Amino acid sequence: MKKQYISDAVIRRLPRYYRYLDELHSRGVVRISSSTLGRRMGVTASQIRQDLSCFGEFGQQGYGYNIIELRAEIGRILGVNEPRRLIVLGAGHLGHALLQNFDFAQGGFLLDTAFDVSPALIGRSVNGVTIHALGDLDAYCAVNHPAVAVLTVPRAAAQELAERLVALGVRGLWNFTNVELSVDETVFVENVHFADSLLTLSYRISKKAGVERT
Amino acid sequence: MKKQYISDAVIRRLPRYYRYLDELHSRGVVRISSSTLGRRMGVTASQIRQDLSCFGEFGQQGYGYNIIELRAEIGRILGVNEPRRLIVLGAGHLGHALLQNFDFAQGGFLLDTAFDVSPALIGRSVNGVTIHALGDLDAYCAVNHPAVAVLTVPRAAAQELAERLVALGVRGLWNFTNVELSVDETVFVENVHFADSLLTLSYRISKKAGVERT
DNA sequence: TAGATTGTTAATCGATTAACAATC
DNA sequence: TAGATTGTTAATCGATTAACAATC
Repeated sequence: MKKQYISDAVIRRLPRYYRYLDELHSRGVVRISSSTLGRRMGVTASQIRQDLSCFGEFGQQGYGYNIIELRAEIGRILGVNEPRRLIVLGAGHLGHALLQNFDFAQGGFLLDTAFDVSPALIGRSVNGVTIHALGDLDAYCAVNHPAVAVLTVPRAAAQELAERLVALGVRGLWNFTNVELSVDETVFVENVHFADSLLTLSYRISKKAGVERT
Repeated sequence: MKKQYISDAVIRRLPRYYRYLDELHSRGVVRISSSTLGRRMGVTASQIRQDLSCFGEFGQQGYGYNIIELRAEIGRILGVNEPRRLIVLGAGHLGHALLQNFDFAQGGFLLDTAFDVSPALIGRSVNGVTIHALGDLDAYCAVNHPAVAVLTVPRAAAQELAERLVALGVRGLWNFTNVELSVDETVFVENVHFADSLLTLSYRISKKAGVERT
């Protein structure tokens, strides 16, 4: 255990380790060394040991890591054991798809309420989640104090709604709108920019003059 | 213009510049200096100039950059001017949401066909895109040679379908399944791992002992 | 015990930032 | 012209990799 400051690069690798350990576990693997794990995941053993060392000592010399234990530790680091409430803003196509497909509970998030402005959606229930009128947002937050809000609203509504949510005490925004949100810096914004993602793919497949490196 | 090899970090910033320049343009701004752009976007002027210098010289000393021109250049670098065909695999909730909401044409992608296995969906049309039976995939590819395939299928189907698409000549996979695909290294995979993204947010908002740095 | 593998320190590599001559 | 700002080289910073003593 050594660092105070954990870099973004390290944090973004943790969920991948977490996912991969889960897969190994479900295949019945009990223990693994950093070198074997690294070979399978396409990273160096050094990087895995270095990453983990930011948070503690989870292995054993001569043995490696117990998969169940390590996975649990990473889960704990990521905070999946701390129940936090989450709300979804915007139950259109994308919001609806998330409500249907995405397992929020697996990340430790409690979700029972979404919000929308459309009268056609208000009052309906999707996968156990009730859609409320956006006007009920303040009252809901006053009682339930959601930690995270998912933004799947039209871009025009995003910034204003983000500010409102921050004022209501939300600590993180999972932003699916194609907008650069500017909010108080104590609030964390995680962007899922589909367009940016697809454009990087566009760049890679486009036939440039001097392409190198696969 | 200097480099041969363009780092991933640079490539991932390009769409953001592209997007921001678009916004400035729509606000009527005609020119901008790297220092002003950097201040607004929260990056250094050096980084912007360094990034752009990988691809050419787009500015003018004493003036800065013409926004329309620079945006067009970045678009060209990203390949948005090269029409490429794209197909969507899986027209469930998420696939459907993308078909409805996402503007594939803006990235230069031609989309007219999606594929699914569900008889309830086959034959239907969503936002001008016709849903075909997965059995028609080979015939379609033989004729239309899609460059990119969007994977919005259940995780169990992902790997096998990816391999099939690669064999059919697809050059890039936009992967929304929560699976680490292993395909031929000449094919580019761009992952959109919702779960990983939410877990990083989970980490940041969780109350750790010694939190620092905002 | 001997072999294996960790956690950590040191070395290397790459990416970001700073500085500045060139020039519009 | 004088002021501003680029493109690029050099300096710095941070992240990744290598090495190895500690030890299970």
